[in-house]
Amino acid sequence: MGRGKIEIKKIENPTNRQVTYSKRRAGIMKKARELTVLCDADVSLIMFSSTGKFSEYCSPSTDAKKVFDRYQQVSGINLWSVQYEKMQNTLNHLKEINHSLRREIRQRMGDDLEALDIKELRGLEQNMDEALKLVRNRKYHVISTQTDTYKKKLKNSQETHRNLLRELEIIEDHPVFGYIDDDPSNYEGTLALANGGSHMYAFRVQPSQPNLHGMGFGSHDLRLA
Amino acid sequence: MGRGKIEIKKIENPTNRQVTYSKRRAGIMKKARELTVLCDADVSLIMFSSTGKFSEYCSPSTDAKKVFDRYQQVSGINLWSVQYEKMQNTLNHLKEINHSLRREIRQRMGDDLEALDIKELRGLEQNMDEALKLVRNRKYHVISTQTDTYKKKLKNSQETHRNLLRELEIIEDHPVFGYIDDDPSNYEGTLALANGGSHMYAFRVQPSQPNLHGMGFGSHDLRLA
DNA sequence: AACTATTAATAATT
DNA sequence: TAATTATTAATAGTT
Repeated sequence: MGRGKIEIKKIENPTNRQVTYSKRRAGIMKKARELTVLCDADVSLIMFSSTGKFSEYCSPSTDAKKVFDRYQQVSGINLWSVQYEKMQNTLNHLKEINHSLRREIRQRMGDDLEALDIKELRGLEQNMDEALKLVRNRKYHVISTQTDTYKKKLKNSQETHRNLLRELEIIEDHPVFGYIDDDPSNYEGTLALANGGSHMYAFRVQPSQPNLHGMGFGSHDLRLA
Repeated sequence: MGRGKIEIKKIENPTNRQVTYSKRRAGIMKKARELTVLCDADVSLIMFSSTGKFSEYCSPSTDAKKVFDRYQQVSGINLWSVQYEKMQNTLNHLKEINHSLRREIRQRMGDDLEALDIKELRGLEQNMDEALKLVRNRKYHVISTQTDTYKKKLKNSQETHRNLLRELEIIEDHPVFGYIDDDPSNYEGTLALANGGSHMYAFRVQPSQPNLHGMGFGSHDLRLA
């Protein structure tokens, strides 16, 4: 359809090629538009020229994304399957790990023990026993550190107080206060509070309950995410 | 281009519409192919007829996915960012949960206790103490159940044995075996094994070690996934 | 970018 | 449903 028939093969002259591209692009777009209107079809036409110039036609009733989604469904070609499947696998893997981590925590809380055989129970018991010792040691360490700090602060404050008194004596030439608490025996008091004060926390275990389900020391929801 | 000019508007007669769709679809596909070859262009043409029938043309040098990827880059329209970001968020969320679950387990193994304050330490200690009791109870329960089962089996076997002996007596008219172990005192033996035999498991805690790091009763790698 | 001779596409018909 | 054909539409080469 022109002044002469042409062979369908690449136009080597770049200028000619570009001109033909422009003309035929307009033509095919018109065809696409007509097809859409005449036949009530959904059409997506995407073109890149040899120079990389991008052109697009899409039926007004839809958009490129919708066409692509539909394309995936119909063609069975999953356009982003590689990425998607990778993520899906990672996700499922994480969920599984999560699941067994939660199970381990539940078991370490005395729940879900039915699934364990005698070997595993013995292992768990011993591990928890040793761990409990470590936690106790750490607690005592923290308490004694706190106590030391407190004692130092107290000493400091007493020093300051004494100095103030001395200043007063110098200025007013007579003492005002006679009593100073110099007894550093606060370790026992703090310790008693540490052992006896646990009724104030939400994770307190009620002795009447058969297990610790849902009463973790931490705040994780132990259902599967 | 036909026996008469037609107006570009929807063809109401479904048969006619379908016929026209088929003809024009072939035409536009030919155009697309020609554009590809003549002008060295990349073309993607996707069509859905009004009845939902799917047709596609794509330049042989590329494929639909590549065209769509390029389309995204050029058009700035992000086709799957929504789903992708959602998954990414879910993934990160799961990773976080995982991380804190692992931390909790480490703490329940006596490790990573530095981050806990005195309140939390007290809570953890109490919780572990109660949980340990539950694990012990469960262990004793399993052991006694096993012992009961064993006793029953033994009794059964003795019964069978006695019957066999009686049969022998009847057949040969003289006794062969005189000794039968009738002492069902195996509970203690099993228990001793349960408490003393833990050196045979990999998770055995060495007293010389300062903590239980990496020696979980379970087999989870506690590094972040 | 506009023109036009010519080919290609296709609407109506068979 | 598929082939034919009269007619219009597209466009290659030209200006």
